[in-house]
Amino acid sequence: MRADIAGERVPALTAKEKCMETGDHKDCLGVIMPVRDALDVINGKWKLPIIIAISRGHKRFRDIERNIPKITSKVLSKELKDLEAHKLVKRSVFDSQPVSVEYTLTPYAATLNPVIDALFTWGTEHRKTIFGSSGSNGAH
Amino acid sequence: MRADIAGERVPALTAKEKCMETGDHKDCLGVIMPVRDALDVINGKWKLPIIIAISRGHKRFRDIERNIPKITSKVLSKELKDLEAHKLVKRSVFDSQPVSVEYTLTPYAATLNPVIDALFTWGTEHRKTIFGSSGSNGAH
DNA sequence: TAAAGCACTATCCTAAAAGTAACCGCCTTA
DNA sequence: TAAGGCGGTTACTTTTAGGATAGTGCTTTA
Repeated sequence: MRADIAGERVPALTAKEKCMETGDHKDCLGVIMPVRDALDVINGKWKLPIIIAISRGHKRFRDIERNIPKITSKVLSKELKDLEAHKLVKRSVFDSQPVSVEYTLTPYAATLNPVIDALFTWGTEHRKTIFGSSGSNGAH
Repeated sequence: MRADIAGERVPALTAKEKCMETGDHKDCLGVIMPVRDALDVINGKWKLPIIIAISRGHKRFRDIERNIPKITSKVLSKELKDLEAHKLVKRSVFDSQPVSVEYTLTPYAATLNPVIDALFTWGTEHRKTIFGSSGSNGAH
Protein backbone atom coordinates (compact mmCIF):
# COMPACT_ATOMS: atom_id res chain seq x y z
CA MET A 1 0.00 0.00 0.00
CA ARG A 2 1.61 3.16 -1.14
CA ALA A 3 -0.07 6.51 -1.08
CA ASP A 4 2.80 7.64 -3.12
CA ILE A 5 3.32 10.64 -5.21
CA ALA A 6 4.98 9.65 -8.41
CA GLY A 7 8.22 11.32 -9.21
CA GLU A 8 9.78 14.46 -7.91
CA ARG A 9 8.70 17.22 -10.21
CA VAL A 10 6.01 19.71 -9.39
CA PRO A 11 5.00 21.36 -12.65
CA ALA A 12 3.53 24.70 -11.79
CA LEU A 13 0.40 24.20 -13.92
CA THR A 14 1.74 25.08 -17.30
CA ALA A 15 3.17 21.71 -18.09
CA LYS A 16 0.12 20.56 -19.90
CA GLU A 17 -0.61 23.68 -21.87
CA LYS A 18 3.00 24.13 -22.76
CA CYS A 19 3.12 20.59 -23.95
CA MET A 20 0.08 21.00 -26.14
CA GLU A 21 0.81 24.43 -27.49
CA THR A 22 4.38 23.97 -28.50
CA GLY A 23 3.82 20.53 -29.92
CA ASP A 24 6.80 19.51 -27.88
CA HIS A 25 6.13 15.91 -27.13
CA LYS A 26 9.24 15.12 -25.17
CA ASP A 27 7.65 15.76 -21.83
CA CYS A 28 4.40 14.05 -21.16
CA LEU A 29 5.55 13.24 -17.66
CA GLY A 30 4.22 16.54 -16.43
CA VAL A 31 0.76 15.32 -17.33
CA ILE A 32 1.16 11.66 -16.52
CA MET A 33 2.44 12.15 -12.98
CA PRO A 34 -0.45 14.17 -11.59
CA VAL A 35 -2.95 11.92 -13.30
CA ARG A 36 -1.32 8.94 -11.66
CA ASP A 37 -1.38 10.70 -8.32
CA ALA A 38 -5.09 11.13 -8.74
CA LEU A 39 -5.61 7.55 -9.84
CA ASP A 40 -3.72 6.30 -6.81
CA VAL A 41 -6.34 7.87 -4.56
CA ILE A 42 -9.36 6.96 -6.64
CA ASN A 43 -8.42 3.51 -7.79
CA GLY A 44 -10.50 0.40 -7.42
CA LYS A 45 -14.12 -0.04 -8.26
CA TRP A 46 -15.50 1.08 -4.93
CA LYS A 47 -14.05 4.39 -3.78
CA LEU A 48 -15.99 6.73 -6.02
CA PRO A 49 -19.27 4.85 -5.62
CA ILE A 50 -18.85 5.15 -1.86
CA ILE A 51 -18.19 8.86 -2.08
CA ILE A 52 -21.22 9.26 -4.29
CA ALA A 53 -23.41 7.30 -1.90
CA ILE A 54 -22.32 9.39 1.06
CA SER A 55 -22.78 12.60 -0.89
CA ARG A 56 -26.33 11.47 -1.61
CA GLY A 57 -27.11 11.44 2.08
CA HIS A 58 -26.28 7.89 3.06
CA LYS A 59 -24.27 8.28 6.23
CA ARG A 60 -24.66 4.99 8.01
CA PHE A 61 -22.65 1.87 7.29
CA ARG A 62 -25.61 -0.31 6.38
CA ASP A 63 -27.18 2.47 4.45
CA ILE A 64 -24.12 2.91 2.29
CA GLU A 65 -23.79 -0.83 1.90
CA ARG A 66 -27.38 -1.17 0.77
CA ASN A 67 -27.01 1.52 -1.84
CA ILE A 68 -23.96 0.20 -3.61
CA PRO A 69 -24.79 -2.89 -5.64
CA LYS A 70 -22.72 -5.97 -4.87
CA ILE A 71 -20.49 -4.41 -2.25
CA THR A 72 -19.77 -6.52 0.83
CA SER A 73 -19.27 -5.42 4.42
CA LYS A 74 -15.67 -6.39 4.32
CA VAL A 75 -14.86 -4.34 1.26
CA LEU A 76 -16.86 -1.37 2.44
CA SER A 77 -15.12 -1.43 5.78
CA LYS A 78 -11.70 -1.50 4.19
CA GLU A 79 -12.46 1.18 1.63
CA LEU A 80 -13.91 3.51 4.24
CA LYS A 81 -10.66 3.23 6.16
CA ASP A 82 -8.69 4.07 3.04
CA LEU A 83 -10.90 7.02 2.36
CA GLU A 84 -10.50 8.21 5.91
CA ALA A 85 -6.73 7.89 5.61
CA HIS A 86 -6.88 10.06 2.52
CA LYS A 87 -8.91 12.68 4.40
CA LEU A 88 -11.87 12.32 2.13
CA VAL A 89 -14.25 10.80 4.65
CA LYS A 90 -14.81 11.51 8.30
CA ARG A 91 -15.99 8.85 10.71
CA SER A 92 -17.97 10.07 13.69
CA VAL A 93 -19.13 7.95 16.57
CA PHE A 94 -22.13 9.11 18.57
CA ASP A 95 -22.43 7.80 22.06
CA SER A 96 -26.15 7.16 21.98
CA GLN A 97 -27.95 4.11 23.33
CA PRO A 98 -26.95 1.93 20.50
CA VAL A 99 -23.69 3.58 19.58
CA SER A 100 -24.14 4.94 16.10
CA VAL A 101 -21.56 5.73 13.49
CA GLU A 102 -21.79 8.26 10.72
CA TYR A 103 -19.64 8.73 7.70
CA THR A 104 -19.52 12.15 6.11
CA LEU A 105 -17.49 13.71 3.38
CA THR A 106 -14.81 16.22 4.23
CA PRO A 107 -14.71 19.53 2.38
CA TYR A 108 -11.71 18.12 0.59
CA ALA A 109 -13.86 15.40 -0.93
CA ALA A 110 -15.91 18.11 -2.59
CA THR A 111 -12.88 18.98 -4.71
CA LEU A 112 -13.41 15.64 -6.41
CA ASN A 113 -16.69 16.79 -7.87
CA PRO A 114 -15.24 17.81 -11.24
CA VAL A 115 -13.67 14.37 -11.52
CA ILE A 116 -16.92 12.63 -10.66
CA ASP A 117 -18.84 14.86 -13.03
CA ALA A 118 -16.46 14.11 -15.87
CA LEU A 119 -16.64 10.38 -15.23
CA PHE A 120 -20.41 10.49 -14.91
CA THR A 121 -20.78 12.35 -18.18
CA TRP A 122 -18.35 10.17 -20.03
CA GLY A 123 -19.76 6.97 -18.55
CA THR A 124 -23.27 7.96 -19.55
CA GLU A 125 -22.22 8.61 -23.13
CA HIS A 126 -20.06 5.53 -23.24
CA ARG A 127 -22.99 3.40 -22.17
CA LYS A 128 -25.03 4.78 -25.01
CA THR A 129 -22.22 4.09 -27.42
CA ILE A 130 -21.97 0.50 -26.31
CA PHE A 131 -25.58 -0.52 -25.88
CA GLY A 132 -27.06 1.70 -28.51
CA SER A 133 -29.32 4.64 -27.90
CA SER A 134 -32.30 2.59 -26.73
CA GLY A 135 -30.64 0.70 -23.90
CA SER A 136 -31.94 1.85 -20.55
CA ASN A 137 -31.66 -1.32 -18.59
CA GLY A 138 -28.69 -1.71 -16.27
CA ALA A 139 -26.90 -4.93 -17.03
CA HIS A 140 -25.04 -5.23 -13.79
CA MET B 1 -34.09 15.26 11.61
CA ARG B 2 -31.15 13.93 13.50
CA ALA B 3 -32.49 14.34 17.01
CA ASP B 4 -32.21 10.63 17.68
CA ILE B 5 -28.47 10.56 17.89
CA ALA B 6 -28.51 12.78 20.92
CA GLY B 7 -30.20 9.98 22.75
CA GLU B 8 -33.85 10.93 22.54
CA ARG B 9 -35.77 8.35 20.66
CA VAL B 10 -37.73 9.06 17.59
CA PRO B 11 -39.94 6.46 15.93
CA ALA B 12 -37.29 4.65 13.97
CA LEU B 13 -37.89 4.28 10.31
CA THR B 14 -36.26 1.39 8.61
CA ALA B 15 -33.55 2.34 6.22
CA LYS B 16 -35.72 1.43 3.30
CA GLU B 17 -38.51 3.67 4.48
CA LYS B 18 -36.10 6.51 4.98
CA CYS B 19 -34.74 5.94 1.55
CA MET B 20 -38.13 5.98 -0.11
CA GLU B 21 -39.12 8.96 1.92
CA THR B 22 -36.20 11.03 0.80
CA GLY B 23 -36.04 9.65 -2.70
CA ASP B 24 -32.29 9.30 -2.42
CA HIS B 25 -31.98 5.71 -3.50
CA LYS B 26 -32.79 6.06 -7.16
CA ASP B 27 -30.67 9.13 -7.61
CA CYS B 28 -27.72 7.41 -6.05
CA LEU B 29 -27.71 4.49 -8.45
CA GLY B 30 -28.23 6.79 -11.39
CA VAL B 31 -24.89 8.37 -10.62
CA ILE B 32 -23.00 5.33 -9.48
CA MET B 33 -23.67 3.16 -12.50
CA PRO B 34 -22.33 5.47 -15.21
CA VAL B 35 -19.30 6.27 -13.08
CA ARG B 36 -18.62 2.58 -12.75
CA ASP B 37 -19.00 2.14 -16.48
CA ALA B 38 -16.36 4.77 -16.96
CA LEU B 39 -14.08 3.24 -14.36
CA ASP B 40 -14.36 -0.12 -16.06
CA VAL B 41 -12.74 1.32 -19.14
CA ILE B 42 -10.21 3.53 -17.46
CA ASN B 43 -9.17 1.47 -14.48
CA GLY B 44 -5.69 0.27 -13.78
CA LYS B 45 -2.64 2.40 -13.49
CA TRP B 46 -1.60 2.32 -17.13
CA LYS B 47 -4.46 3.12 -19.51
CA LEU B 48 -4.64 6.85 -19.04
CA PRO B 49 -0.87 7.30 -18.99
CA ILE B 50 -0.72 5.44 -22.28
CA ILE B 51 -3.42 7.60 -23.81
CA ILE B 52 -1.62 10.70 -22.60
CA ALA B 53 1.68 9.52 -24.04
CA ILE B 54 0.12 8.83 -27.42
CA SER B 55 -1.70 12.13 -27.39
CA ARG B 56 1.64 13.84 -26.86
CA GLY B 57 2.93 12.44 -30.11
CA HIS B 58 4.49 9.18 -29.05
CA LYS B 59 3.23 6.74 -31.63
CA ARG B 60 5.78 3.95 -31.61
CA PHE B 61 5.82 1.07 -29.16
CA ARG B 62 9.29 1.73 -27.79
CA ASP B 63 8.62 5.44 -27.76
CA ILE B 64 5.53 5.02 -25.61
CA GLU B 65 7.34 2.54 -23.40
CA ARG B 66 10.22 4.94 -22.84
CA ASN B 67 7.92 7.77 -21.85
CA ILE B 68 5.93 5.98 -19.20
CA PRO B 69 7.99 5.40 -16.09
CA LYS B 70 8.20 1.80 -14.91
CA ILE B 71 5.99 0.31 -17.58
CA THR B 72 7.15 -2.97 -19.09
CA SER B 73 6.77 -4.32 -22.62
CA LYS B 74 4.43 -6.97 -21.43
CA VAL B 75 2.06 -4.59 -19.70
CA LEU B 76 2.20 -2.06 -22.50
CA SER B 77 1.41 -4.73 -25.06
CA LYS B 78 -1.56 -5.98 -23.10
CA GLU B 79 -2.94 -2.54 -22.33
CA LEU B 80 -2.64 -1.44 -25.96
CA LYS B 81 -4.73 -4.43 -26.92
CA ASP B 82 -7.34 -3.52 -24.34
CA LEU B 83 -7.43 0.06 -25.57
CA GLU B 84 -7.77 -1.13 -29.13
CA ALA B 85 -10.65 -3.37 -28.11
CA HIS B 86 -12.32 -0.37 -26.51
CA LYS B 87 -11.88 1.61 -29.72
CA LEU B 88 -9.70 4.19 -28.06
CA VAL B 89 -6.48 3.36 -29.88
CA LYS B 90 -5.78 2.39 -33.46
CA ARG B 91 -2.87 0.17 -34.44
CA SER B 92 -1.47 0.71 -37.91
CA VAL B 93 1.19 -1.40 -39.56
CA PHE B 94 3.27 0.15 -42.31
CA ASP B 95 4.91 -2.19 -44.73
CA SER B 96 8.17 -0.35 -44.87
CA GLN B 97 11.68 -1.68 -44.31
CA PRO B 98 11.63 -2.62 -41.41
CA VAL B 99 7.93 -2.98 -40.84
CA SER B 100 6.85 -0.22 -38.51
CA VAL B 101 3.88 0.02 -36.23
CA GLU B 102 2.08 3.16 -35.10
CA TYR B 103 -0.44 3.65 -32.38
CA THR B 104 -2.79 6.58 -32.65
CA LEU B 105 -5.81 7.74 -30.74
CA THR B 106 -9.24 7.44 -32.26
CA PRO B 107 -11.57 10.41 -32.25
CA TYR B 108 -13.47 8.61 -29.53
CA ALA B 109 -10.45 8.83 -27.26
CA ALA B 110 -10.67 12.59 -27.50
CA THR B 111 -13.94 12.43 -25.61
CA LEU B 112 -11.90 11.39 -22.61
CA ASN B 113 -10.19 14.76 -22.48
CA PRO B 114 -12.51 16.22 -19.84
CA VAL B 115 -11.82 13.21 -17.65
CA ILE B 116 -8.08 13.53 -18.10
CA ASP B 117 -8.25 17.26 -17.49
CA ALA B 118 -10.20 16.77 -14.28
CA LEU B 119 -7.79 14.14 -13.04
CA PHE B 120 -4.79 16.24 -14.03
CA THR B 121 -6.12 19.25 -12.21
CA TRP B 122 -7.12 17.33 -9.11
CA GLY B 123 -3.88 15.36 -9.04
CA THR B 124 -1.86 18.53 -9.28
CA GLU B 125 -3.73 20.12 -6.40
CA HIS B 126 -3.64 16.93 -4.39
CA ARG B 127 0.10 16.81 -4.67
CA LYS B 128 0.33 20.36 -3.41
CA THR B 129 -1.98 19.49 -0.54
CA ILE B 130 0.21 16.61 0.46
CA PHE B 131 3.59 18.26 0.13
CA GLY B 132 2.88 21.89 -0.13
CA SER B 133 1.69 23.14 3.24
CA SER B 134 4.76 22.88 5.45
CA GLY B 135 7.36 23.24 2.77
CA SER B 136 8.90 19.83 3.21
CA ASN B 137 9.65 17.96 0.08
CA GLY B 138 9.20 14.32 0.89
CA ALA B 139 9.23 13.00 -2.63
CA HIS B 140 11.07 9.73 -2.90
C1' DT C 1 -38.08 -15.46 23.32
C1' DA C 2 -36.88 -15.18 18.67
C1' DA C 3 -35.73 -12.51 14.86
C1' DA C 4 -33.64 -8.89 12.95
C1' DG C 5 -30.80 -4.63 12.64
C1' DC C 6 -26.40 -2.35 13.57
C1' DA C 7 -21.31 -1.93 12.67
C1' DC C 8 -18.27 -4.45 11.94
C1' DT C 9 -14.25 -8.36 11.96
C1' DA C 10 -12.21 -12.93 10.68
C1' DT C 11 -10.93 -16.48 7.72
C1' DC C 12 -10.37 -18.62 3.64
C1' DC C 13 -9.89 -18.50 -1.16
C1' DT C 14 -9.63 -17.33 -6.19
C1' DA C 15 -8.83 -14.48 -10.17
C1' DA C 16 -6.65 -10.89 -12.00
C1' DA C 17 -3.00 -7.46 -12.10
C1' DA C 18 1.52 -6.68 -12.22
C1' DG C 19 6.62 -7.64 -11.82
C1' DT C 20 10.89 -10.32 -13.57
C1' DA C 21 13.49 -12.21 -16.92
C1' DA C 22 14.49 -14.21 -20.87
C1' DC C 23 13.86 -14.66 -25.66
C1' DC C 24 12.16 -14.08 -30.99
C1' DG C 25 13.25 -12.61 -35.76
C1' DC C 26 14.40 -8.73 -38.27
C1' DC C 27 17.09 -4.67 -39.27
C1' DT C 28 20.72 -0.91 -38.81
C1' DT C 29 24.81 1.06 -37.18
C1' DA C 30 29.64 0.90 -35.46
C1' DT D 1 30.87 -9.33 -35.99
C1' DA D 2 28.78 -7.43 -32.19
C1' DA D 3 25.67 -4.18 -30.17
C1' DG D 4 21.59 -2.38 -30.09
C1' DG D 5 16.90 -0.81 -31.68
C1' DC D 6 12.34 -2.47 -33.08
C1' DG D 7 7.80 -4.82 -31.77
C1' DG D 8 6.68 -7.67 -29.32
C1' DT D 9 5.95 -12.96 -26.80
C1' DT D 10 6.50 -16.63 -23.29
C1' DA D 11 7.01 -18.53 -18.81
C1' DC D 12 7.12 -17.93 -14.01
C1' DT D 13 6.23 -15.59 -9.60
C1' DT D 14 4.40 -12.28 -6.50
C1' DT D 15 1.01 -9.04 -5.04
C1' DT D 16 -3.46 -7.31 -4.74
C1' DA D 17 -8.39 -6.91 -5.03
C1' DG D 18 -12.19 -8.72 -3.98
C1' DG D 19 -15.82 -12.69 -3.28
C1' DA D 20 -17.99 -16.16 0.09
C1' DT D 21 -19.26 -17.25 4.38
C1' DA D 22 -19.53 -16.83 9.01
C1' DG D 23 -19.65 -14.74 13.48
C1' DT D 24 -19.16 -10.86 17.23
C1' DG D 25 -21.62 -8.03 20.88
C1' DC D 26 -25.04 -5.05 21.28
C1' DT D 27 -30.07 -3.36 20.95
C1' DT D 28 -34.65 -3.03 19.31
C1' DT D 29 -38.82 -4.93 17.64
C1' DA D 30 -42.52 -8.56 17.06
